[in-house]
Formats: sequence, structure tokens, C-alpha cells
Amino acid sequence: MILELLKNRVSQALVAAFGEELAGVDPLVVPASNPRFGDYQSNVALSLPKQLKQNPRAIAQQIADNIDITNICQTPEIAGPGFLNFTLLASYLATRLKDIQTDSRLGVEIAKNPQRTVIDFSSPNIAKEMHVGHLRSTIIGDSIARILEFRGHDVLRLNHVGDWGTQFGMLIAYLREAYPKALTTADALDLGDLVSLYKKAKVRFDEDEQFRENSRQEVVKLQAGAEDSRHAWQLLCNQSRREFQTIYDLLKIELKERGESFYNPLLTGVVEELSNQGLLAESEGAKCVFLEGFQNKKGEPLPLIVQKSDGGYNYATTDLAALNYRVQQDGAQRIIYVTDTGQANHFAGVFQVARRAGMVSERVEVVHVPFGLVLGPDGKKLKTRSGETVRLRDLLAEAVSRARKDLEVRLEKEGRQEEEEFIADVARVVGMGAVKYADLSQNRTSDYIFSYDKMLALQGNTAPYMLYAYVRVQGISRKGKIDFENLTEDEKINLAETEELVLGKHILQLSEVLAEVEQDLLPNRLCQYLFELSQKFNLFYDRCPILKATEPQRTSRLILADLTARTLKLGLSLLGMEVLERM
RNA sequence: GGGUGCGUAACUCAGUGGAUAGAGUAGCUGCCUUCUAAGCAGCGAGUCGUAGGUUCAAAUCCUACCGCACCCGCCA
Repeated sequence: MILELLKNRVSQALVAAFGEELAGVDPLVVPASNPRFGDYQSNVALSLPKQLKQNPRAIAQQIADNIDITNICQTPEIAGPGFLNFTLLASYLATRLKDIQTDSRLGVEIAKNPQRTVIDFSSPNIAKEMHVGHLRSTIIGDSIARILEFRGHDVLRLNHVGDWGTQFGMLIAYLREAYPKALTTADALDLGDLVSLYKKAKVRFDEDEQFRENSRQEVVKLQAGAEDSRHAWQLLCNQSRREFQTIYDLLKIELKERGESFYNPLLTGVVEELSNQGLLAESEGAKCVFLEGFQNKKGEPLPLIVQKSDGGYNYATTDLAALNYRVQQDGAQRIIYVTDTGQANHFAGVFQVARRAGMVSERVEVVHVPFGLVLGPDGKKLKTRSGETVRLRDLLAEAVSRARKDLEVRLEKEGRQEEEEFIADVARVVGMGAVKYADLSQNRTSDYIFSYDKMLALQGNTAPYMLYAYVRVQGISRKGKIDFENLTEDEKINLAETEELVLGKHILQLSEVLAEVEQDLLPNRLCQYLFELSQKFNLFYDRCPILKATEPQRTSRLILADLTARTLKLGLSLLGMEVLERM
């Protein structure tokens, strides 16, 4: 990583110029804020005047005098109040590009300390359909998992499905009175029916005291392991599971189901442990742990309820059990929860209690990765025209169908004839890519406005724009009958034109960006990088003829184009997106 | 009422201590006998919600206030 290299060199120069006491100082090297200032800058001289009793420009000068960057950068420039600017040499860039040409990882290092990482994402509820509310968790969680996996971490992707609790008592109780057959026969109902039944059951639950009592009895029976209840529950779960799987298949997302029910046998132990630790209190009949730093309306400490007054457990208990299991049994060193921001308080509470109870040591990082809502064009929570929650399969199907229409219009306009298979495949890749990219390219934490038109737009920061950049390179390969894999290794890269230089530099920054995303868990940084890469490539493509160039420039440019395409393909794959040869 | 997050160009958004705050869209203007113009270049557009504070340096950190969203003991 070039950034890492420069940091080391600046650190060494600091020691050489000012002595050992500067050894631990952060060299403050960052990519240049503006291309006019070169490629990287160190701001460290600005932070040292007090300590060194010298003015910042003089400090910068001494760093410059002592730094060893021959063959890497031009002589560093001191600018403004004391910025130290570095401009990479074209020859150095060419060497580095040559290095990654034969590297399938494109220069991205494996993490120095691979971590056992659990990512908890997607997590739909059994007996309900996946809807727009699951979109972001699923897409963001998958992307984070892919990035960490690529960096060499040992990732366990867990689908913490809602397959337990009150809702099942309710549902089974309702089915028992209304559709007893559904409890004994597989697939007697389809999931759509199940969802509407769920709603009816909910209405009954809210209205009818006797029904509420029946539901509670069903939960008790289920949790006690009664044969017919278990069987009914299994049928419901299997049916939902298959439905979920069709969506995961479409999105090409893999994850391991380990639902809430998995932790059921561990719940009493959690409460016992909290009691042993002296953390448990009783309030209004419920067992809870009072949180530090959280207060209710009256200024009293807020409780985290772990056992309800009726003796039942709730999601806090399950989450504590899961956390404990993930640390103890899964050996997790980093645990990532991808859920909406609305659950921030809940997780803060759970994490705090887990720490205080000693379930999670300081060595384990537990982090909530929150994301904002998906809004409609009106700026409110996305709904269908009739005001219903948008089903995920409808949303995805709509994206594909719109992508297909766009393509067909273009084929018509350009007088192209294509096979059905080609059309269907392009529509799928573009549609899925558009949905995923639109989501991932936003800063996770804020809400975003969902718009098919924007995400499928052919211009702008969209999936189609980037897919097109990739397609352009493949077009060159076809037209010139070039096999990129067989470009001779002894051909040189020569970054003569500005566009080549700019593109080459950007290609080499992938590993820096991924290292950042690995820390911040913000995939939009990777999106930004890939968008800029596409822009820089398009400019290069516009200004620098490739197939028509004379040697040795021709081969040099072919290598550059190939590296761009491979970087795009790799980067997009880390976002969970596919590429196309033609579109 | 308390908590959390957000408030940046007409619109959608980047930018979590560094130089003159960026991109895309929309609008206007150029560039296709040339590797897919699904592209490229140029132009206009901002009191970074408001007011203080910390710092050599603040959109970024702190405090207060205004506005919006979400959450707030037995749903997850």
C-alpha cells in the first residue's frame, strides 16, 4: 500500500530529523485534498511547532531533507503554512501496476491479523414475507461480509431469523381454529396466505382476551416441546425458509440460518448468570438490569428487561444469549449487527449488560452497524400505492422488468437483435446491480429516497454507468481480438499522458480504500472509489486511443484497460454485483 | 419530556480536524465517417440550519437554540 509506505518514510524522516522522541508521532499522511497538491500530503509539520519550538515550514523542510523517497516521489514540496506534498513518479507507478498485473488480488493485502468475525444480518421473520425493511440489512450485510472475507477474515454470516416467540403462539392458535389442516399438512397454505392469516391473527390477538390466553398457551406448549406444536411450527418455518431462499438465490447471497429458537435452551442460563453477577433487579414483576447512562421520562434509570412478568423471555434475553454463544462457542473476535438505526438503543443496552456481566471481554469488538430507512418519493417510508409494505420480491422483480424495458428500447433504437437469454441476463444483472448499488452508495446511516428511475439511469453514479465502463473494456478485447490474460509480461507500462497517469494512480488505491472500509464498515466509500475509477477510465478512453495506438503505447494502454476492468469486477463483486461482457 | 441521528448547490447526496467545500441529476454550450455518444469537455449555481466556544487550522470537535426523522419497560 503506497499510503502505508509513505507513512513509514515520513515517520523515519521525523526521527532522523528530530530524534527518537518523535518515533510514535502519527505522520498524518493522507491522499492529497486536491490534485494540484500532488498525490499525498503530510500535515504533521503543522502539528509540531509547540513541541519542537520551530515554525511549521521549517519543520516541513527538515522532514523533506531527511526523507528517503528516491524512486518513489518527486522531491517533496512545502506549501502553504507547512504542508508537505508528495507527487508519485510515473516510473514508480508503472512498476507497481506491473506488479499487480499478475496478481489476482490486484495488490490488496491479506489482513495482518485475521479475525473470527460474526455478521448478523438480513434476519427476516418466519411466517412473514421479506419486505423492503429487509433490503438494506441484507445488501449491506452481504457486502461487508464479502469485503471482510476478501481481506482474509474468517467470517460467519448469520441469519438471526425471527422463528420464536409470541407471534407463533398467536399464529398457531389462529390456525388451530381457522385452518387446522395447515398445522398438519405441508404447504396447505402458501406464504401469501400465511401473511394475511398473520394479520387476522394479530387483530384477534389485540381484540380478544380469550384468544390472547390461547396464544400464550400455545407459546408455552411450543417452548415445552409439545409434539403437535413443534410439528406445526416446523411446517411454518420450512415454508417461509423456501420463500426466503428464492430471494437469496436471486440476490446471490449466502448466509447460515440460526434463528432465535436456537438460543431458547440458553435463556434461563442468561438470567441466572445475570443474577449471579448481582446485576438483576425486579421491577413491576419483570426481571431486568438497570442501565447506566440511560434514563426514562422521570430521570430514572432505564431497564433492559430480560424476563417478562409472565415469566417469558424477550429479544433482549435472546440477544444476550446469542452474544454469549458467539463469543464462547463461535470464538468471535468481532461481532457486527446490521440492523436499522431504530435499534440503536436496544443494542447499546444489550452490549452494556453483556460487558458488565463479563460475557464479552474488552478484546472482543461488538458493533452495531445501523442504517437509515428506505423512503418513497414523498420522503416518507416506502409503501405501495395502496399503502401496503412493499414486498421484496416485487421490488426486485420491478427493477429487473424496468431494466429490461430500458434495454429493449435501446435495442430498438440501435437496430440490434439479441437472444432472449442475453436480454434476460442483462436485465437481471442490471436490475439487481442497480438496487444494490443505489443502496450501498449512500452513507448507510442516513435515510434514502428509493427511485427506480435514478438507480437505473444510464448516466451518473449508478450501476449501469459502471457496468458500461467494464463493457467498454471487453469491447476492446473483442474488437482487437485481445486476450488480456496473454498480454506478454515483459511489455512495459508507460504512463505518458495525464489521463493514463491519473487512471494508473487510482487503480493502485484500491487496497487503501478497502482497508478503510474494513474499519469503518461504510461500503459507500468503495462505491465512491469505483465511480471515480469509471470516470477516470472514461476520460482515458475518450482521450487515448488504444487499439489504434502504436507500440509500445498500445500494449501499455491495453494493460491499463485490463487492470481497470479487473478492478471494477473485483470491486463490484465485493458489493455483491455481477458484471457483463456486453450490454 | 428524554435519547439517537440528520440539516451542505434547484434536486439527490459525498465529504467524521487541514489548503479556494465536491460529485451526480436537472439547465445551457460544444464534441460521433473513429475501441458501444449508456461517453467526454465547458458554464452557471453554496451565509455548510442559527449563535457561541475549543484549535495554528472547524462542514467536521464542544455548548445552546431552531427544524426534521426515528426510538423511549415487558414486539423484534
